[in-house]
Amino acid sequence: MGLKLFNTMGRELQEFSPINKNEVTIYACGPTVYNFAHIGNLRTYIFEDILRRVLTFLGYKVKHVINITDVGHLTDDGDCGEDKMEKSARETGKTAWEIAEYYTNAFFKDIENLNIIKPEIVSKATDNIQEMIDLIKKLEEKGFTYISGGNVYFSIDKFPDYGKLALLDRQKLHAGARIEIDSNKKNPYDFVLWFTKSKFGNQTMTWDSPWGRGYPGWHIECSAMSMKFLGENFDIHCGGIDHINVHHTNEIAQSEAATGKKWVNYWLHGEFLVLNKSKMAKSAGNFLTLTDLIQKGYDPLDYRYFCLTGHYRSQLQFSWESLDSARNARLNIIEKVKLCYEEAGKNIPENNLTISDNAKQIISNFKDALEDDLNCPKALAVLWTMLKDAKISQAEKVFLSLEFDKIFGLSLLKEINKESVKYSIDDEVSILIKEREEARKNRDFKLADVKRDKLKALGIEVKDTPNGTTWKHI
RNA sequence: GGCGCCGUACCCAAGCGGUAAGGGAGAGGUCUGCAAAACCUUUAUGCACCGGUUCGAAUCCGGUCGGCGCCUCCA
Repeated sequence: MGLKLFNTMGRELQEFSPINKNEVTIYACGPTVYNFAHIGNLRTYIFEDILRRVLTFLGYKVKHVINITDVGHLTDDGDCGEDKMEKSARETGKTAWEIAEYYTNAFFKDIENLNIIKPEIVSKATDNIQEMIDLIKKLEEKGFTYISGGNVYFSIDKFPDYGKLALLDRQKLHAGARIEIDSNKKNPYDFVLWFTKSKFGNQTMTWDSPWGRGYPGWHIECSAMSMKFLGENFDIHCGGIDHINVHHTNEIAQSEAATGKKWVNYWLHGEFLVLNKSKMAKSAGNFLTLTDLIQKGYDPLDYRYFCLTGHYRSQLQFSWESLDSARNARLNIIEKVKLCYEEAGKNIPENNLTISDNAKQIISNFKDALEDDLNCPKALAVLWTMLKDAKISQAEKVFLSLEFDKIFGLSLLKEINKESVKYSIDDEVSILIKEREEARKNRDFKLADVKRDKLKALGIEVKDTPNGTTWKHI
């Protein structure tokens, strides 16, 4: 049936058709590395990971670019704030460069923990300053800019289509309803391309430019970097839903003003993770990081599974109860698949040519779900139904699960191959287990239960399965 | 003030005009010394509420109530 994606530009489900038949180009807005990513941020990266996995599953080659914002992103509204990096540096006594490096590494660690495939290109804003300057020069030559109060501004009134993505009707916007209006601006919605003046002094990350020593505005970096790596017209641009109104709207204005042509074909936006009835936000202080989850004993993949249970365009309610249910579900899948794997003698089909028609039909259902605007909850339902389907052999169940895991990214193959740890003779635990087995053999169940309780006190849970006694840490 | 989205069982959540997917939690059963696992059964005549359109509505239209987001920090 073909992949259908909801394009924010036009607000409709559209048949996906890439510019180049064989390679899909994606640009996704990356983190601003002044703090840890919170799990709401991470939800968006998981959604983008699913997107690229689905494209790969459907046979496309993917070129996925993500930026690291390490300069130019201000703390406050209206281009009057302080650079987030500089603020964090000032508060911690470190340099902005140290802050950037620290949180960039933390971000990579999160990505790895969540089994997110690392984009083909990860590029720092500070490595692309010249490209940004060149782009601003181009805009200047074409008459889209003006200089005021030391800063270079983009004049949105020169760009007739401004606000098309966000459906902004500028007449009805309340400029300054919430923020301080920058009096240097001709139009309150103009935005800064290059700063040389900030009311916060001591900016340490600065570069020479035709307009004086300074630093780039936030929006220009995404335009410059995406075009550098993907060309002046590419397939998909992703980001959080909160970027529609300002960031992406401004990116479009800059990019299309500079090239005079259409820039991005499909705009995909991930919805928010909601905590305590409001969106998770660093500025509001109500946020959790992956590390918080790990410290509470969750596996990062529990969170990944949790994200899969909701559609990327719907708000998802976070609660510990929901996360528990995701964890249990994930562990159940592993258990089920592992059991099938063992019963099938670890022999699974090599490819989908050798599987039954029933299994082929299930793959088709799975594909249909994902082609329907990346409907992961539906795809998960296909997995669950398949695992309970008596018409599918154990070996095929393993094969299909692993096939589906190419999208879900739950590391199933690794999980089912985890051997139960063999105990050695001199181990306290192993002695107790042996004694318990001995007691059971002698039908002295009272003694057996005493041993079981002792093991439990040591953090070991034993289970008697048809294949013998197994144990695990609890 | 403007714009957008949402309200489905105890919890999470699909569904987008044809008679309520899936998971978690709970309950009952088979099996097992007991647990556990596995398997089976079970939990919304109902989708915020009120009208309307239709042979047929959770799905479309209008209204009401409640919630969320955006309107230059935000994924």
